[in-house]
Amino acid sequence: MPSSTPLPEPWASARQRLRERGLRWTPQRRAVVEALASSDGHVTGAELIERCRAIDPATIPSTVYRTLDVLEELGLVQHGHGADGREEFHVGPEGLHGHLHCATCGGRWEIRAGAARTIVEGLRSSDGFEVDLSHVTVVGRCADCATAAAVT
Amino acid sequence: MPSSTPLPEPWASARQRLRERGLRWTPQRRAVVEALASSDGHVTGAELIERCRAIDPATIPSTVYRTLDVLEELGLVQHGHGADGREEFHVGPEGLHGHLHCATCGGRWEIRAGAARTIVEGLRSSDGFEVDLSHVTVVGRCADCATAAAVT
DNA sequence: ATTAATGCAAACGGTTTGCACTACT
DNA sequence: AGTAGTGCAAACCGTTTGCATTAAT
Repeated sequence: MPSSTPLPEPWASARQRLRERGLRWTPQRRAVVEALASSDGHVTGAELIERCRAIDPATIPSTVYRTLDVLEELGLVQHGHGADGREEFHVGPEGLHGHLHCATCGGRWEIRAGAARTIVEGLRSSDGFEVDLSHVTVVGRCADCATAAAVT
Repeated sequence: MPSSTPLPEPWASARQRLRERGLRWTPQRRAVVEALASSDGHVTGAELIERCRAIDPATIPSTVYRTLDVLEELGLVQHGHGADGREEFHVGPEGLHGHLHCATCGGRWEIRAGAARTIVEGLRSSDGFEVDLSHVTVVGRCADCATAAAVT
């Protein structure tokens, strides 16, 4: 049963990348990779465990975390921290982005390229600080919630 | 023994502010307030417990956290989350600032008003997002570490 | 046959909670 | 006296670790 839905890059090559390093391709790792592939750009560790359990109810947390470590070494994910303080994994090459987190509705969005550039360049020029975008989470109120609050 | 070192505002009025709300001034709360007063603008919960223990070795964590909750209600501190995901408390009126965190040397700085304004206004105009500065922690490399890395 | 990876269970660190007791007012 | 606050201990949650066992190569 060679994959019902072929995974998009970079996940399709995950197996190969692991093998090249003498690492192994296991059903558990496949589950993690599938779960990551179906995520929209960021997941917390706990969320990912959930998703893996949907694929294989017997999923063990430590296996997931260990797999994430490996995938991070391969550059397939990068970890950071969300507004609530939990570990958060950013996926894929486009995973290099910050997040907006609405404290009111809990919604989350990626910081768009334009705004991201403003932040990066602003801090570079004012402090010489080189921002690591994947670790940026900005908390506040989204447009909808801000408007709603203003009306109140 | 009326205070060897009178606390600076807003801490000096903490006792009074508590009383106005029918809350009580206890030795434990005094310790927390003293510890906060001697901090430079931000501390994690765990750090604060440490500092309180320096004042009173018998300090209990839950008391510290409960006191922080109360102080937050009074507006004397606000909590957020640092780069490592731990709770972080920002103190005082000028506590309303974001942080820069250097992943290489571990150094931490406040985001200066100018850069802060850039971030706030950038996200407001691009997404209508109202940033809560006290929750912003930007991770990356400070000027020194960035230069050192470039030389390498 | 090797040895990477898993499952399990226990530990961890920071934070939170329930409850009887203490002490501020 | 009345009730806010404390101390303690146990629980919590996400994450990490040690170790014997399993399974990919």
